[in-house]
Amino acid sequence: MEQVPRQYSPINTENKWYAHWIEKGYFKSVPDDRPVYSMVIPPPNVTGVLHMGHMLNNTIQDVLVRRARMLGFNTCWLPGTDHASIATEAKVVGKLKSEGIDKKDLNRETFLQHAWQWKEKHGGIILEQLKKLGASCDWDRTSFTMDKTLSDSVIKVFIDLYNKGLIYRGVRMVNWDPKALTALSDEEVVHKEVRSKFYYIRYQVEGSDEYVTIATTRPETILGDTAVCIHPEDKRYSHLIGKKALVPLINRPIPFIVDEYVDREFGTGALKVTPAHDINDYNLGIKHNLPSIDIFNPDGTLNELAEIYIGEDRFAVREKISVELEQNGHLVKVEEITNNVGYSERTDEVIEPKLSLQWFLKMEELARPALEVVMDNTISFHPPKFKNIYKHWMENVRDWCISRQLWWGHRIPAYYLPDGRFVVAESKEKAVAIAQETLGVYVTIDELRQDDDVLDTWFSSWLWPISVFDGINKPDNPEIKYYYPTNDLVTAPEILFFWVARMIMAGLEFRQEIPFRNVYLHGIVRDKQGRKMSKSLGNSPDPLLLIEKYGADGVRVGMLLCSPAGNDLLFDESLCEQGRNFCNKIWNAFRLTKGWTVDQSLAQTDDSKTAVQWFENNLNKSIALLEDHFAKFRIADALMTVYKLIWDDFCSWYLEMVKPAYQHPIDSETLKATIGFLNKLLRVLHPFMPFISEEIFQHIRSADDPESIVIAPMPDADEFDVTLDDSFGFARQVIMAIRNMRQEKKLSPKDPISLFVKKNNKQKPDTTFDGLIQKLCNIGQLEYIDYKPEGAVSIIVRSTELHIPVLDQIDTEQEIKSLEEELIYQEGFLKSSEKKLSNEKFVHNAPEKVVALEKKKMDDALARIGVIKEQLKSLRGL
RNA sequence: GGGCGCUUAGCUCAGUUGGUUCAGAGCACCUGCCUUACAAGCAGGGGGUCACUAGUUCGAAUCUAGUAGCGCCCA
Repeated sequence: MEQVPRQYSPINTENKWYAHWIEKGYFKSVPDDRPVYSMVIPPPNVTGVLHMGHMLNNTIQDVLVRRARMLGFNTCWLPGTDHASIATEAKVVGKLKSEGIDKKDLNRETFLQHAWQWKEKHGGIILEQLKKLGASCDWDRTSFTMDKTLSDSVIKVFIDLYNKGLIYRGVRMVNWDPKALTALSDEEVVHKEVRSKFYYIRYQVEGSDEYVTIATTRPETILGDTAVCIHPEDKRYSHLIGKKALVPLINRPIPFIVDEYVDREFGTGALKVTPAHDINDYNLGIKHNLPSIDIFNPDGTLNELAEIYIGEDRFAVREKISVELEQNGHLVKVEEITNNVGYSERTDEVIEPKLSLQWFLKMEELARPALEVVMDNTISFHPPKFKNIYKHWMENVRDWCISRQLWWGHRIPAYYLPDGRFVVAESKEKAVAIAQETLGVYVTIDELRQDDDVLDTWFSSWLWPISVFDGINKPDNPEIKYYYPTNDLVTAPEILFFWVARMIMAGLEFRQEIPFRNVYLHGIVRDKQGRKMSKSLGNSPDPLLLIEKYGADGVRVGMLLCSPAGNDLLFDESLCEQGRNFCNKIWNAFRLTKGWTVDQSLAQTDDSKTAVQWFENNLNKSIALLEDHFAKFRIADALMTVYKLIWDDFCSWYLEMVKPAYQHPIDSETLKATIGFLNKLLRVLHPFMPFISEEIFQHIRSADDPESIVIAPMPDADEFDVTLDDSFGFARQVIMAIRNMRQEKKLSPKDPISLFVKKNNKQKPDTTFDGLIQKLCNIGQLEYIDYKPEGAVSIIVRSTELHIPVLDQIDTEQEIKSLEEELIYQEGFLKSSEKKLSNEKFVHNAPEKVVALEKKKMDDALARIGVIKEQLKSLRGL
């Protein structure tokens, strides 16, 4: 006993068992005859380090995977990272800068060498961190989106879609990130509400002294104006039709155009039109055949077309131009307004809408079937409320801008001929051949120039569930056939469109099959005050420090306890503390059983036998409940079921029932049953708390058990006896009532008491738990009687009277008062019950079962009222 | 501006097809206990007009409509 410490210490245990599991290869999967359970990790950014969101995401996955493994599935949880074009390139550029190297001075090849070096050195730290959490991934399958097979898949898919006519190149208004110097997809733009200034600027009407005032939040863009637009029915401006306005400062004449697009109420009702720098203006420009004047360089500074402020940053120009406009009498006024501004998801730079030549993927055809499989529940979303959001997006989907002006990533396999035309091919060699075949042009390899851009990272992640099993390059290989479609996907709703929707499209397009059957969407981890955890706020705990402090098991419990599906979770470190305390509780239950000595000659008492039967029964009930929770992806509820099963049912009730008196031995039968229960409990616990369950399992496992709990079968739910359960339910009420009475009467638990039980309503005593009631309440004498004893405290449980003789004066007044209160409640209850039953409509319309129950409720109430009245009578008669 | 969702105990949340004594759980709180497994613990206890209003129904936390507040997605 001395060897087992009073407190569980996770640190050594966790490293020891993780190493053991890896050594034994328990997480490895190879296709075989068993049913399969597969899942792919949402690949974290290769530059990333573990944050609380990953902790939650991977804990949930690990729970599902470990459970599936114990249920006998051939389980494959495939880990990996994605190459994160923008983020990684930014990191590498930053690193080079600190070494005095400018990216501009490097060629593509040299830069990529640096990038790969960086990736080898710093990439994938996060995967190592996941091991601390206990993640049971098949590490031999670790994938990276720029691995050879995955890269080949991306290129192959690009060519395929191009040949199907789904990929095209075109000039469009795109979201330009002037910091990362690349286009972004619509999904990568975050709209934020900000306080802005609304500048009222007057333009002179050409050839007159008249002025027209427009309003804008972006005065610098007037330099790119090519029209002023007014509403056709706006009488204030109708005389201007056919005239021109002069752009202030540069005096460029621009026409007045007329369009119903203008909101007469907003601003001044006259709208400046800058087709190169606003999506709505762009559309107006096309409609009215306006020229586009792009006044910005890619980095957000002004170019020669702006005529003034050339080379200066857009925000600096905004300040300066407002001053200059004022000096020249063009600035009428400035108002404060709140408007929405787009920011780059990655760099947080203000997005510049910009016309540019980019590659696009047509989405309409891909989206239709991908919407269908979700709406008809071929793929289930948990919770289902996300179906609506998904539907809305899919029905309004726009073409996907897939090119990025970066080097780190999959380079677009388009090759330009000297004449400007291009062909799409896997390699330059093939491109030469295709150029000859399809265009009839003879070019040499050296004359071809490959497109400089790379593909959006999501253009590789959307293939992830397929490409990791090499299902694009080798569509019939045994791995893809065995593991695809995967079972469950666990991710955050934030990337429902970025990733989940596109994986569904890719799965249907390239394998004619969904990529997964269930999508479990968990919330965002926030701090206690509901703020998103972020580095800048400094409100995110370091997950590895948390693990050090509370143990991986404790942190896992902490995460899961606050994670009902779909809700954001307000993380509080005290939840990890609760997890750690739970570990300690289990540990001490184990210590207790380990400390028992066996007396082989000792026969099992009837009480112990009852306790064993009851717990067995209760265990079956809980396992069934657990299965139900898992079937509905209610992981937090599942954990709570196990928590209560162990803490309340096993520790507080069962162990107290069978516990021998201090330094007394236990009989072998009861010990065997108890260890058997502990064994089963550890198994149901294992998916949630892998480390402590393994540690204790190793101490108690028998010769028939597997070598590790990781591969031990999950216990099944056996038959459940409702009568026994109900019988305990009554005993439990009795026990709690007596304990309550003891506390109220300030009776020490050490002093034995007597209990006289009077059954009423012609009920027969159920003595199943009597011995245990005596044990748990320290009752010397228990007797059934049919009279009301003198000098006893009385308690009513259901319609049974419990009388306990006490030495103290009984406070008659107090007794009467509480009985009267109880009587009022019961009579009120009876009244409502009677009312229901006398209502013919109720009796006719309600199901028989409900009516019968109501009848029983009424009878019970009547019985109780009778008992209470009897007691009151005798108390008052004293 | 368009769409979706939420509001239940001090906090975080369950509550299935309207029907058990249905108003629940965990934490927090209060009271008493260092009772030889565990004070990271044990035993007991209090606490809610189910946001509001109206309706449907024999019956509403649950269904319908409106109101207020909050959140998310999209533009």
